[in-house]
Amino acid sequence: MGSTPRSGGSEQGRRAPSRKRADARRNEQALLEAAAAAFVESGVEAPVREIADRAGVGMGTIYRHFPTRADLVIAVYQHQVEACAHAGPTLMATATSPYRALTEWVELFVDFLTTKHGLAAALRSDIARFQTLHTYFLDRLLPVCGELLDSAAAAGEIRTDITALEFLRGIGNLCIGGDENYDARRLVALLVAGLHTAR
Amino acid sequence: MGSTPRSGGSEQGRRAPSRKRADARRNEQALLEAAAAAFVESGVEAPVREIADRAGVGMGTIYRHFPTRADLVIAVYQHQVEACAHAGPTLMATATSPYRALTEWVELFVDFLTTKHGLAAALRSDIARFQTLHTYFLDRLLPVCGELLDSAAAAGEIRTDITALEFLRGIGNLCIGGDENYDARRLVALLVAGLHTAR
Amino acid sequence: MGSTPRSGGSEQGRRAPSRKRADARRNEQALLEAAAAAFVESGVEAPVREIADRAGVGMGTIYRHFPTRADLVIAVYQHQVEACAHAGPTLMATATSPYRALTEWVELFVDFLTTKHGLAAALRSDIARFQTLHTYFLDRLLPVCGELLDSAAAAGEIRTDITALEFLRGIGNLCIGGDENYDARRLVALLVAGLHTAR
Amino acid sequence: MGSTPRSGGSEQGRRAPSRKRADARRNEQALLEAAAAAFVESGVEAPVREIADRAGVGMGTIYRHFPTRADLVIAVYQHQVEACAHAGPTLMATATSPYRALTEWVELFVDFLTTKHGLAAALRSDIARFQTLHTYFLDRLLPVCGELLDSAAAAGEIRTDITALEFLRGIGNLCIGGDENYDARRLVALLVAGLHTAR
DNA sequence: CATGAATGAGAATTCATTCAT
DNA sequence: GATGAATGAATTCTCATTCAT
Repeated sequence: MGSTPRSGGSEQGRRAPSRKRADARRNEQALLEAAAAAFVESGVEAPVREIADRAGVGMGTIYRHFPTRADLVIAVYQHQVEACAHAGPTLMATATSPYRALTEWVELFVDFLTTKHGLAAALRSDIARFQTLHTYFLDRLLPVCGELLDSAAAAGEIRTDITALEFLRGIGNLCIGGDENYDARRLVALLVAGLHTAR
Repeated sequence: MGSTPRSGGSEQGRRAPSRKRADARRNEQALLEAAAAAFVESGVEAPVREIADRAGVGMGTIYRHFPTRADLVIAVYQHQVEACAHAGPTLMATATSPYRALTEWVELFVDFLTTKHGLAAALRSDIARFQTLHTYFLDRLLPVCGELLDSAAAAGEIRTDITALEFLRGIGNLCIGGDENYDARRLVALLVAGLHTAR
Repeated sequence: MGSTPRSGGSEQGRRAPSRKRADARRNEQALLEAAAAAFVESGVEAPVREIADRAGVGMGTIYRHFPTRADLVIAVYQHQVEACAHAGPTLMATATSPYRALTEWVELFVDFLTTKHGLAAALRSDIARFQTLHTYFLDRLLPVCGELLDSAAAAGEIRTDITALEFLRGIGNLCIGGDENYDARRLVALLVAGLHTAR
Repeated sequence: MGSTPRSGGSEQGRRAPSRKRADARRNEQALLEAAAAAFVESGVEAPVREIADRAGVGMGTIYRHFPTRADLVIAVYQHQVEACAHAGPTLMATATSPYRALTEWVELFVDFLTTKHGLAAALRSDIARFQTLHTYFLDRLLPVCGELLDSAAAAGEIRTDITALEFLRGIGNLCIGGDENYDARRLVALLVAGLHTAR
């Protein structure tokens, strides 16, 4: 979270090519956070003005940085997807078993989705509008999830009749909604348990 | 239920109490079909005009038959929910085991949801507008599902740490979306498998 | 009220030119009463369906009897205006003074208006739609009111600088609205008092 | 009031805090004038689009400036109500008698109402929607009118059996409508004359 | 570059009026 | 003649998007 993989904090130090660039980046960051919050509360179709107000900028600024809504949505989730993607290899290296690594990664993913679940709505949107988001999402997470599944499968710990894509989408769907009567974690745990091979 | 005012199916035989009713009934049927289709494509918030156009009627006709959107949504799903509710006891009586009955009922339910999955969207809508639908839905299916779960639990075939409500909602969520890369049946099967007690 | 000046109840007895005529007249009467009531509650623009429902007839029946709304409005008030018109000469003949006759007639008129005050709204409506009503209204009441004013003026009891038309409209306006904080009678009384010549 | 955020009238002199405000203010003014005109012709329920068209702006602009219809109605009449309220004390100080002050204030009030008489319609509207308007109106004028009446009453010049509220409403009603055959001024004068105690 | 005022298309809802039965 | 189902125009309100400042 907040990990910007490529630059290590030297931004303040350099003579920006243009002073404006720093402001713009600050605005962009504020917008991403505002949009993330708005998406949680109102879904990915949250009114532009609401996002602008949360970010403390004008609506025009949103359009400058993110010409289409898809651009904004992608930017918002890219960040979190990135964090999730990075967690995969780490868990595979540290967990006591492939299945355990899978379980823990899924928990991370669910934690992410349940707090930012506008994502689920965005992902299942069949509109071309969100195709880019969908694509990016899968580009980053599918390989990670695939490796976790493959490892566990190779260890004979899980069934092999499900694809990583289907698995991810199932988890995503289970994370939609949620209140005192619905705990996505519990249901996803059931799903993962169902994957476990009987001994 | 509610639309056959006075008699039990002998309508074709008698001199219709009012000829007009025939037209109205035809329209109502057309509306239900149009709405079902619209819900699948656009969700339960599909524009009134779209539904009216699909049904080939004016918008006012929708309001005459279904004063609120909840009325329409309920009417659309009522038949299928009813069928599902009736299937529970039947399966419990005929299946080879409680767990098997549960499995088969869930399959029926999933078949229903995957074709009319706008339902899922409606059910997770937190808007007061759909409270009635939600209530009806639970009134009919929760007891049935609860009994199936109880029977299987009593037979020691499934875990007992999940409520019927949560289970139903989980299934509902898994049924959202679906294409060549996503088979809700497979995922729900996984969920049910996860419920199965290890031997 | 209810006075049908020209026929004295012999309707039941005669072989109606057509049986339907009796039904139709009954419907018309029901409609007039229903409309009067509806106008009181919702004004002269009360929904057609409301009036039809109150009268226990279909909407089409209204249109048959009163092709335009103006026709209905006129018919409704004609009745009461008639009663008011008749009261003028009577009061002039029986009251103890012309001014007293005027006062009492105004009280009758106000009683009428305050209960059926949709009339005021109709009368001040500048639309051509209600021109006919306006005309009829004045045709019947203006002469009566004029005579009452003339008599009182001739007796030197009132000022002469106001026309009957203006006076009537003033009364009509004062009768618009009315609740615990507004008693049209009291205000009209003030108006009439203002008309009284100081001795 | 409320639209001059920070300073007391020195705006012309300073570098405008925001140039945009000028346009907005111009639009607001245009809207007030358009609404006033529309109210006179069609009453305070004049269609939003009509007002927008008259003002030469989009409908959204109305909602930006005046979120509810009550806001618009109040804004339209506020200025005139304010002027009327201020006139009360002035007249009491300068008129030759309390009754004379009352008479002159009423004339002012009537002048106002007869030009903007949509107000009367608004005030007698029992809809909750106009509660705010009603409240504002009474907050400003009732005390003024009350003092005028009290002074005249204290001087023994008028009757005491009428409340300021009833009196105001009566005047308001008399100001509804008006053409060559109806002069509200004359009728209100009659009302005020009726209030005068006989000597 | 940023702002936020303005625009106007889109959706819901109500009701007068028509017309098939 | 009577009925009431159906129609669709009228109206309100919301927001994405543009653009003047």
